[in-house]
Amino acid sequence: MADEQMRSHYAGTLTPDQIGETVRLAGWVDRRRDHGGVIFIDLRDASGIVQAVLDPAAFPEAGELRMEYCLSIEGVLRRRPEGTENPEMPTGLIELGVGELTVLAPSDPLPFMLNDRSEADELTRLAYRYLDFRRPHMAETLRHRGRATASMRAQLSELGFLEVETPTLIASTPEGARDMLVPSRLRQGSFYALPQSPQLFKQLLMIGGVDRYYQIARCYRDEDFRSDRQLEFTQLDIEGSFWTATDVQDTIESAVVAATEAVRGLTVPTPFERLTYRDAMDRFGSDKPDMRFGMELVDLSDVFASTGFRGFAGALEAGGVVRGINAGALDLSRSGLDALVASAVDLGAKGMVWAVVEDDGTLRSPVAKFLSDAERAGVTEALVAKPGDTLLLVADRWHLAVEVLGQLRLRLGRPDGHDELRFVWVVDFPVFEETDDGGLAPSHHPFTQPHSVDEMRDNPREALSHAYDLVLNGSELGSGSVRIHDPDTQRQVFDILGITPAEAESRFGWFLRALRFGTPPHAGFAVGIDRLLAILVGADSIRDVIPFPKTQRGIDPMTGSPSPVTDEQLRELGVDLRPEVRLAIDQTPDETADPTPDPGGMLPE
RNA sequence: GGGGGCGUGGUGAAGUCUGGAGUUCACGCCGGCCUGUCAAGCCGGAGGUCGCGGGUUCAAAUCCCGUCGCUCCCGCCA
Repeated sequence: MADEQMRSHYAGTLTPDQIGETVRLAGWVDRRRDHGGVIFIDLRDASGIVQAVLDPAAFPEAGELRMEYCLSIEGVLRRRPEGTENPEMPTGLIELGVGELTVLAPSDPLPFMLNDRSEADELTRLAYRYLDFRRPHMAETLRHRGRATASMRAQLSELGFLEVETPTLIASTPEGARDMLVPSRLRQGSFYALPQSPQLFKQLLMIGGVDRYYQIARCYRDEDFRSDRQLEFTQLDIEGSFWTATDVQDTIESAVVAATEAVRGLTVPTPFERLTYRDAMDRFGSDKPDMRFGMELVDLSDVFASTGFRGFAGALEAGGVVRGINAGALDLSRSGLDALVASAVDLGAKGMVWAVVEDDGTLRSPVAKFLSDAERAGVTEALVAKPGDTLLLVADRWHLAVEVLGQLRLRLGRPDGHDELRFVWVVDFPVFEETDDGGLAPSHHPFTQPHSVDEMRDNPREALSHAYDLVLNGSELGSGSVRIHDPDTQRQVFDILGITPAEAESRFGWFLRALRFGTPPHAGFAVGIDRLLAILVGADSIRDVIPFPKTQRGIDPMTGSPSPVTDEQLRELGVDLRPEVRLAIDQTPDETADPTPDPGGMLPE
């Protein structure tokens, strides 16, 4: 067998044109149908499935075949007998009359069924991810991902971008997310960090004259998991010199369009819509607005400018706003409406007012009696309310009011699924955002170019930056910015952030030094490939588009990682475990790498 | 760190609210029959600490407490 050709064709590519040809296939038993005098095997390979027909008189061993046995078969391709064609199958007109059968490898009974009709528990699927990949849906997802990244590479290569690899063992710069750390053996007591992004390295490439860089880069953030967050994730990372924000956005659009074509087979229109951060917050109550539906926030501050209703008057006097949404025909009971108010309070609002438009156009609301005729009419008009509509009003500080309504808007109006794709750029983010203790933190990262250095210095809380996010269907796909290329601006940003020159030197000295050697103006972006793919293929979680993801506690149920290491390994690294940690490990029962019991008891004796 | 959902033969589900014999359905597994099926069919069979521990009760998959695992969300994620 070793020197023979193992296969001549792919099963799924066979057509009636090849009837009469002798073909050799290799693949797996997808289904077996043993009729006693004739045995049908659906043979599956990476391309698809074709039916093979075996005569048990010629192949006594055929009765032993079970699902997922790996086979090589040879035979003559023939038309199926009249009346036995299967129109559901791409190869349903033909079948292979088997003349030679070799079992390349038998298979144990399966821990779960590999069809797409029912889905096994995700933990089991992850413990046997290689079997999961044999399911048509997962196989298709892997192909989608491969095609998407290939198309993005092709597009950027076409545009003259150079793929450059940046290191994954770098210095820890404790900013933002928690770093994943790797102890150094050669320099005991020191640690590498895994990159949260290639940010500073790609900027160094610009300083180095690379001009146009991209990389499909693995990034690491040691924070808690979500359905759209893993410890390690993949970004399409780009950077260009002598670039404006628009140049970056055009390039990212072309790459994202290429990926969408590769996966969905459709071309989304460009340029993508653009919203300023301020407009996004004002109209949708979110910096990642879902543009697939309306229910926009409406400013009602003018309507209530001289209101006698204390709840609103107080908020307005304190410099706040009144905002509302028309949630449409919710048809909620009194307790359902009260539950909405409770969820608004959970989101941080001091309260919320609901009003239902009656058939005669009047408002039914707990506060209706406090409102003037003009106010009631003004609300109805501003929210374009018609009978049956439920209106929700929040009066509070601007940020809180719009965010609370933005959350309720999503809860009440967000479509299921992702058939429609609505990309939007959110631009002109503030340079800084307020922290809980009233200080300032970078809104994106501290290397983002402000619109105006003077404005930033004079009014840091209001100053805008050349930072922008790409949003798809309400999910943040990535962010980017024009970078600071001049050391003085960089110094002033650090100054406003309260980072002393000494601190800046110790954390980023190597980078600040580089900025002093004729740094070109440059800009860039990073797209989260996992999130993009999840939406494009309609997955609920990025785990479905990551080949080998981890569970919410950071475990790989197949390999058992992370796992304790030997004392010898720790000694070499100069690392010791804290006594209580060592005690906890010693008391933990030895978990095997495979948490799923072998399907024993069903195996033949 | 906080809140919610789930955990039942190898797999998927029902049973849990309203306690009464490990009951049911489908797939898979084992044995048998069967020459045109394609989720093949028919007959027979095996397979269980109802995640784990404790409590209430004459009696617990079911109610209560705790715990572990998976998951969703908040915090966190420059």
